[in-house]
Amino acid sequence: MRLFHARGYDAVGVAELGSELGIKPPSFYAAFGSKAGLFERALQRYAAGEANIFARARAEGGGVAEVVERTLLLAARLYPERNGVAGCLVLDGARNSADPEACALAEEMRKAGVAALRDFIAEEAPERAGALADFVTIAMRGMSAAARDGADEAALTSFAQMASRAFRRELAAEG
Amino acid sequence: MRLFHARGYDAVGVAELGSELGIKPPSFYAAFGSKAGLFERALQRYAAGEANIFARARAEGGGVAEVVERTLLLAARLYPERNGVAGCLVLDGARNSADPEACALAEEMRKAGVAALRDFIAEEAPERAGALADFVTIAMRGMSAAARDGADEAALTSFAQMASRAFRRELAAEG
DNA sequence: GAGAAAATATAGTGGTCGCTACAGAATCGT
DNA sequence: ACGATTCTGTAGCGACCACTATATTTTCTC
Repeated sequence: MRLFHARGYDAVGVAELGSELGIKPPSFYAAFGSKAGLFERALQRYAAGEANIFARARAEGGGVAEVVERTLLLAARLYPERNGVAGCLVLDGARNSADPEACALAEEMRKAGVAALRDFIAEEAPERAGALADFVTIAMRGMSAAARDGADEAALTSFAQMASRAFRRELAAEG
Repeated sequence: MRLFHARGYDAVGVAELGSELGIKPPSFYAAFGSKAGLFERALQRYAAGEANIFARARAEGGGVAEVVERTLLLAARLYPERNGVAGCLVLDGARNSADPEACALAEEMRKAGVAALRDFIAEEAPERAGALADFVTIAMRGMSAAARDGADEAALTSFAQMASRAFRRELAAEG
């Protein structure tokens, strides 16, 4: 998971994954079936843990504006490079990958994430939930990409604050 | 350039580039020196043409808010997938690439872009030019990534409008 | 038209990719 | 303790990678 997150799906080989896990190729394929199989497990583990920013922000309660603000600020804290890992595995782990299976796995997870966000926003703004959820997810993609390009926490937090204010205003405005 | 843009630096091979250009490997290396050499030329051609959104938006005149709004809206029009090509070559062409030379070339070009934007914004808001330029470039990264994930022009335009409004408000607000 | 020079294609360099056949070692049931 | 079964390590599969040495063709010069 760490290797996929740090360098992207295509750039890390099965041999390296095996040596990281302390196993050799045959055991690797017995355990995961394929490289994409391990990637799927890594994605699931990632989404089930502390990297599921939206779930964490939502758990603290509050209205849509508060949860979205916490989500963006949490991303700003979590995305900057740490130990060679930056950004979001789901958003950028399979970007530019030549493997359609890996791309499909990541896309499926992105779709699930934006759907959950949209449903949550729809509780307060059913008409514009789609556009507002898109706003947040596109902003997150920008933060993930910027973090992978070397942006630090200060820059991402500044962006997250502006985006939060924007979201709050768009939510308050009548469609 | 089209191939790099469509699939990313690593996912396209020299043989394919050669057959696209109608030349064989030796001629390819005689002309460009290396795969990264062609990538550099592609980046330059890309930035010199209609893809340099900021230059186009700036050419039409107006204040900082107007130019930024035009930049974002232009990105929303240009980024959605067309003939297999989506997003921005500079922002995403070398993402997750294992080749440090390609990454360095793209990063250099990104830095030049954000510097130009920052200097332009500084004409009206010298104090906050850095943060405001970061806001725009992170938003652009989000739009490019979203386009590569399949977002259509309507979704990107909606985002661009919200981001433009946000930028206008942040610019008007006193730091 | 003959000879030199440039540009081309053929073929192949070592290396890595995801993945697997096979053999030896460890484990288990009895 | 022994035979069967599961597992793991070694080695290698074909395919592709960026890249290049050699040979051939083409293009000039005269």
